[in-house]
Amino acid sequence: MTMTMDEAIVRRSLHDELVERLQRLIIEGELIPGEKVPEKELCERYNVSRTPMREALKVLASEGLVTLTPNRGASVTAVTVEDLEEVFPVMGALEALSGELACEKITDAEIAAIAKTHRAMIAHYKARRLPEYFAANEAIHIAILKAARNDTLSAQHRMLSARVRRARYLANMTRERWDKAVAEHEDILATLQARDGPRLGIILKQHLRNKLETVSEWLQADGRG
Amino acid sequence: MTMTMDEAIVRRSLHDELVERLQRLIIEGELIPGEKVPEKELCERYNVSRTPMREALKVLASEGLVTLTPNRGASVTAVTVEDLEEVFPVMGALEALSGELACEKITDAEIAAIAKTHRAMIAHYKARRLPEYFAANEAIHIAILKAARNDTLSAQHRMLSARVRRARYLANMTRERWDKAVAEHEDILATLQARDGPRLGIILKQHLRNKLETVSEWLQADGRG
DNA sequence: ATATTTAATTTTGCATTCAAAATTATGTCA
DNA sequence: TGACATAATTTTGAATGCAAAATTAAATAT
Repeated sequence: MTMTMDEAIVRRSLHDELVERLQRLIIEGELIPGEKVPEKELCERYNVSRTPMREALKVLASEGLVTLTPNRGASVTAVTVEDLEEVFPVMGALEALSGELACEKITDAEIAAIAKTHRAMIAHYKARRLPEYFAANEAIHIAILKAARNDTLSAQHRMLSARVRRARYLANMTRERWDKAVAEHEDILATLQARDGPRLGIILKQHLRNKLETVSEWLQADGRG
Repeated sequence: MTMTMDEAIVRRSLHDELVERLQRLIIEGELIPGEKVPEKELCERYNVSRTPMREALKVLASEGLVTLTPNRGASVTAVTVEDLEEVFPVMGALEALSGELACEKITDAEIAAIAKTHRAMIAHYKARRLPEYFAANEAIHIAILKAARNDTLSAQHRMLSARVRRARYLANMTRERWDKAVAEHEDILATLQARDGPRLGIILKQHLRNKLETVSEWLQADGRG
């Protein structure tokens, strides 16, 4: 009786699986911004026909990750500085909202979990482990989003986040910026613990604005990765 | 023969055209929330094969307008009070942002155009022409969004808006609520003319909160339309 | 050689087909 | 009659097929 055997079997459609895989390919940079998506190649690689692949591309297009040109197929949307300047204010508004809502609804246990991740992040920062730092960083923002208890908000944020994640990941921070980001995160945690929603909203927005500057500077300098 | 929007499709990519048509069918209530989307029937009606129709449904699903259940096809996502309470805060944040950005960037000509639409709206209000009032109302909000010069913001807003537009349209306001909405719009226009971004943001957010209450009350009373 | 056509090839968009799953209809028996 | 099983039908997901458009290669003329 106490068997965990009766959970619904998770059946995923191919296109759904493909949406996720293609997203990863784009974020991880295997599919290069500006380049066209090699439909046939990907079909062979994942051993699927063109039908689900094309369905997936349509979805990615509606999310802005890919650009469809009539009779010319799909290409990976290139992230320009202008794009970032469009996306970040919107993400900022969403993050601010997530902060406000989270403060209203977050449990002590969730705050404790975030605090733990925060400490891990600080350790990575001190040891200059950038990838691990990034992972912890992202985990914190996702945890706050989750605490806001609003799937619509999470979904919108995830969509925008996907569009800029690669740029954000590639842009390496200067020492000062990194210090500043960490300081802001201390502030975020403290404000979350105080459950000061309005203030958390403002801080998160400012925090994101700083990220934008980092990425923006990098994009203007090195350009594409 | 009644010549409506049922004519065979003329140009551009089929799936793209279909996305738009299906959206309208959902908003206008021909496709009923909770009911499943009659794929075959729609294919015959628009004279297309299932391939582009299914592509369109995938896109609508990613926008939350329809729900895909594995091996069971698509159904129109039903808007519940809980959904509204999720969607409105997000829309509120986006509208607030649109107000802030619009005040920074709007031209005098655009303000004049909005003022004109506003006056027309007031006339419809006084004459109790609800549909015309709604159209003018929506035009104003779209104009503000446009003045914000942020396509990402517009796109996100449009997506969420589509999800609740039908409910918003059907929910008929009480006299008091309508009076209040109009008063708020006077305020919106004045603040826009003064180009007070932060204040406009706050007003727009509050304005939307009132709309939510209207729709929410209606949903709880009459329920589905 | 270098443009400019023209032909061959690939890619794209969509229709069609097919197998598996779900739904409905039919039949069986208590 | 009605609960259950089984067969027929429809619907769904995905592969394949095919014509039009786009791209590349080859051929011709300058």
